Amino acid sequence: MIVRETETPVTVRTGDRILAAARALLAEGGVERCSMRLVATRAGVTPGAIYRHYRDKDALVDRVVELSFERFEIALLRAIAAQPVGSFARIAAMGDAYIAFAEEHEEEFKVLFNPIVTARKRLADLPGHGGYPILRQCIVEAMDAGTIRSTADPDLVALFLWSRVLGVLTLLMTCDFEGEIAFEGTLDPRGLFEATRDLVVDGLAPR
Amino acid sequence: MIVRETETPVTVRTGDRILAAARALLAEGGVERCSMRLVATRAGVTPGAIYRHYRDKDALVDRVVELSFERFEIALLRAIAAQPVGSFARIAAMGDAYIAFAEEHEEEFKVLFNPIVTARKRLADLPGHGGYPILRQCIVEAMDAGTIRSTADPDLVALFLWSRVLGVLTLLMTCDFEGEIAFEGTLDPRGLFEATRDLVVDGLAPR
DNA sequence: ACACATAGTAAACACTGTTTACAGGACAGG
DNA sequence: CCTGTCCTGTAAACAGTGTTTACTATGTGT
Repeated sequence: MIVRETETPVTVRTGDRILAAARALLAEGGVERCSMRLVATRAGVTPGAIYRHYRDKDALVDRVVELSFERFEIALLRAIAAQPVGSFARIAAMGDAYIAFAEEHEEEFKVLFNPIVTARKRLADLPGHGGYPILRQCIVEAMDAGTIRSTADPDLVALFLWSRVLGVLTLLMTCDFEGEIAFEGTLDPRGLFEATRDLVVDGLAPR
Repeated sequence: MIVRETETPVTVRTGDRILAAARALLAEGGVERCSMRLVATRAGVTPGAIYRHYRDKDALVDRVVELSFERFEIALLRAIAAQPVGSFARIAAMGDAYIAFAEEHEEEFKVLFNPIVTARKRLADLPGHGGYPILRQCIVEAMDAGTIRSTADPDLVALFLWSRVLGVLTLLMTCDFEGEIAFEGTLDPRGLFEATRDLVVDGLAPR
């Protein structure tokens, strides 16, 4: 059994070129325009060569998504860094960063949280656990500071907030409320997210 | 110009047979197993015949989705009928019905709110406007009854609640929190939805 | 220099949605 | 009756997809 110690640089480059091509094509025209032949052509290679570096298309797309999550975690950390620990602004900043990320990398985001295209992924397998620990910690800090009520389970609050952002994005990506709603202001994810923030803080019940 | 008055019954039947086949295949194996050739075979017809009744695959799937929405509206009306007007239970029942519908018709639901597979659809074009008017009316009634605070825009509350249910479903369909969260009880959409209901009612702020 | 594992290629395979040319039947009018 | 038109369904092809196979260089280790 012979084991090669030195990886030839040209190989590393092609593997990365394929990944870069896939990332670019995905961002440009979505997953439907991201065919193996197009990826191969852009990477300056034939389709078959891709399979020397990735098991199949799913594995390639998964790798692209993984890279997105890494950059997402960085964006998340940047967003909360500017806000004081324990403040609600810190939690709100995470939501804003989430929406900003989804809008900047729209096609990748569509793939990320798509029950058809992507298989159900374990959060623990994602880089940075999908940013969940950061969110959870901010919530615990806010509870300790008395910013939000500490009677609830922090995990429940985290899932509640996460599902809320995801829901706003999914709803507005799939449904057009034109002519259905008389809502002043633009009905984009950020607008709806900010406009409903008070409801989250104060609740639906009359005070 | 000759105009045919009587539609031959066999034609009507094939059109419906195609639709029924598509509906069944979609429910069984999702959109990826719902190929035109399979639909044709199950309907006892050749693939080309489908195009006499539907412009393309999107039109066929859209019709299936439309049928789903019709049954969804019925389920929605049934759910609220048992609850008193103006009560919060009436609003909660809608959320439960939403989740029940998503779980019973999982594959159809995945297609319905999928930004990649389905094109962005105008709510006004859907049968029953996607059930939105019903939700909105329940919220207005609850505001009048003093069940929920009436300082907010009912449309905002409606979108808030809708996005919340959709978010819970999307999040749990795409992410597996196994080993990440120490949450007693099963982490399914219904469980998470009910467990976080108090947060929606009372808000995150300490009382 | 020989052996061998690897990287990439060209071509095929099995599938997809869709279009085309064509055949059979049903109905209207002469 | 026959003729002509319209409609419905068929068979076959077209262009595209992801993937596999057989093969050829290439470069490395012994």
